[in-house]
Amino acid sequence: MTMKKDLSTMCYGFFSTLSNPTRLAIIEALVEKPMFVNQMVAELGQEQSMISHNLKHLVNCHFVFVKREGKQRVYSVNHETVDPLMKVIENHHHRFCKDGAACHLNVLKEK
Amino acid sequence: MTMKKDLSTMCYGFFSTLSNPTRLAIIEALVEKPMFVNQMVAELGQEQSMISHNLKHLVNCHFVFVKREGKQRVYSVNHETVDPLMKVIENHHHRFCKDGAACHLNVLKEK
DNA sequence: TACACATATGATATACACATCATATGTAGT
DNA sequence: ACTACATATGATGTGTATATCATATGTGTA
Repeated sequence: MTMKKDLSTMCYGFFSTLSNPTRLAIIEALVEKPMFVNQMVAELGQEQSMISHNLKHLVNCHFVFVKREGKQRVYSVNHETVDPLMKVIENHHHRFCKDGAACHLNVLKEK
Repeated sequence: MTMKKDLSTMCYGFFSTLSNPTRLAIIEALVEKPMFVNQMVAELGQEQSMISHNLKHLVNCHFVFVKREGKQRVYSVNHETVDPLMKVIENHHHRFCKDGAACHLNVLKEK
């Protein structure tokens, strides 16, 4: 019945968490292999606190998982969600955005 | 090779466009049936200019399509992308967010 | 218990997307 | 041509997520 409103709410959190360059870069890196925070810091060339802050969002939404391992923490991606999600995007881009029309908000401003 | 960076960029536009309550509500409405702008204004109870502005983003990213019909314009959803996308989210929520832990950024602040 | 390392958390200034308001464009009917 | 209707576009102030800086927590080792 009132499930509809919940759907929007649910999706909003989902997409908000993913609409951030740093978090996307983290996911992209983790898709390859699980990593420690320091590895990501090195690989992405970003500040450690920035990585940690964004990891928190990703964990909170279950896009990535954490596991303690001595002093360090291993972060891994939720493949069950992320893999099919990326497939949808790749198909979308391939089918509808071939024209090079970048699907980016700022594109609108430049006109 | 450098495809990786493009992937992030591509995803960022994709998710940014979808991380907005109004746009999600529009998509949700259009999933049911194609609609005119006025219909959406009535159904969503939002200002006409607001609906139009957000429709532009959705069209720009090919999440919805437009077709002229006399004075009016019919907007329809891109089912090829949106349907499987929603399935991914529903599965994600069902599998990982059952605990009621809303996948929303603001949740972090409230703690 | 003291230290070094790995990571998390807190506070804050800023940039940016957003809603709102105002106006423009376009189409059909008279 | 004028009006009414349907929708798009432009400009702007504001709220909010973000990066950054600073500090705290936790873990292993000597």
